[in-house]
Amino acid sequence: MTKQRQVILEELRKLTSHPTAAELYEIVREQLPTISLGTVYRNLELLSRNNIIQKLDIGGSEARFDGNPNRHHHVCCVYCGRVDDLHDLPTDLVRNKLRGPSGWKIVDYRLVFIGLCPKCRETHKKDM
Amino acid sequence: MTKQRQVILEELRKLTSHPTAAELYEIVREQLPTISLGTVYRNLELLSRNNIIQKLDIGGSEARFDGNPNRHHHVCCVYCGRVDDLHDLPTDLVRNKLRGPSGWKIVDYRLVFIGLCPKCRETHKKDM
DNA sequence: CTCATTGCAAATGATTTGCAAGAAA
DNA sequence: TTTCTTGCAAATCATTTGCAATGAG
Repeated sequence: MTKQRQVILEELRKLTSHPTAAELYEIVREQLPTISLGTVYRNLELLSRNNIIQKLDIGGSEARFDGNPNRHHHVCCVYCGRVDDLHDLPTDLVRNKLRGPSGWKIVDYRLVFIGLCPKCRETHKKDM
Repeated sequence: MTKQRQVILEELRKLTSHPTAAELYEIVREQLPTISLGTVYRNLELLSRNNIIQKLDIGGSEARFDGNPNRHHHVCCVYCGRVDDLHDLPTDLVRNKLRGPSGWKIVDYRLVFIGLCPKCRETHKKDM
């Protein structure tokens, strides 16, 4: 457990947003100015492989990271790509309907709500 | 409507799978041996921007394309990344629960089932 | 001391773009 | 002819990797 890994994890856990590797790199850099982006990537990869954090593959070309390793769903903004957590959703909403195409063995599902985050809702008011 | 665009669309529509740009390029190349990968990307982008097809951003580093522009959900294989359509799912399963975090305006949701496709289910039998 | 991890830079893989030639309207 | 589209190659963006130096246990 190096200093860099520690700070990366700490900072990620502080955030309710789900930063990209580059975003987290900028944040961590305030405490460790000489850390490299490669190190951030390597640690995020390692931490998610060990289920200490999770890597999200939601909208956009960059992966996002979630300091909360527990199963939950997300909301994603159509305009800015912001990702937030989705709470208060009955967890077994779909679970008892987990029947996929024949031949497949379904083990889970991911639910992503799509919408406008508060900020973009304001900015794009006139478009609606 | 060029020959290339026509063949790309035709071939994509023939497939029940959801190929990546590179996969579709190989298929189209059988009819148009000199087509370039760039052209395939450009046309897939253009077609999806016009809602003639859809671009899927599901698991994996490559985008996948769906010849069916209508709203529906998908199943994705944990092992090989194969993506199939998800039919027979009550469309309003989640719709009437579309309440996101406060401040957000939710307009839709995407549901992705996660599992093992028939092929990988066979291959990875011993792991389970 | 020994092995894991780092910073750096170069490599990779997917996708995009500039441009001159060619096809469509 | 005027505009759109192509093929090609180079550029870009996110992410990964090789390597010698450094840090952790």
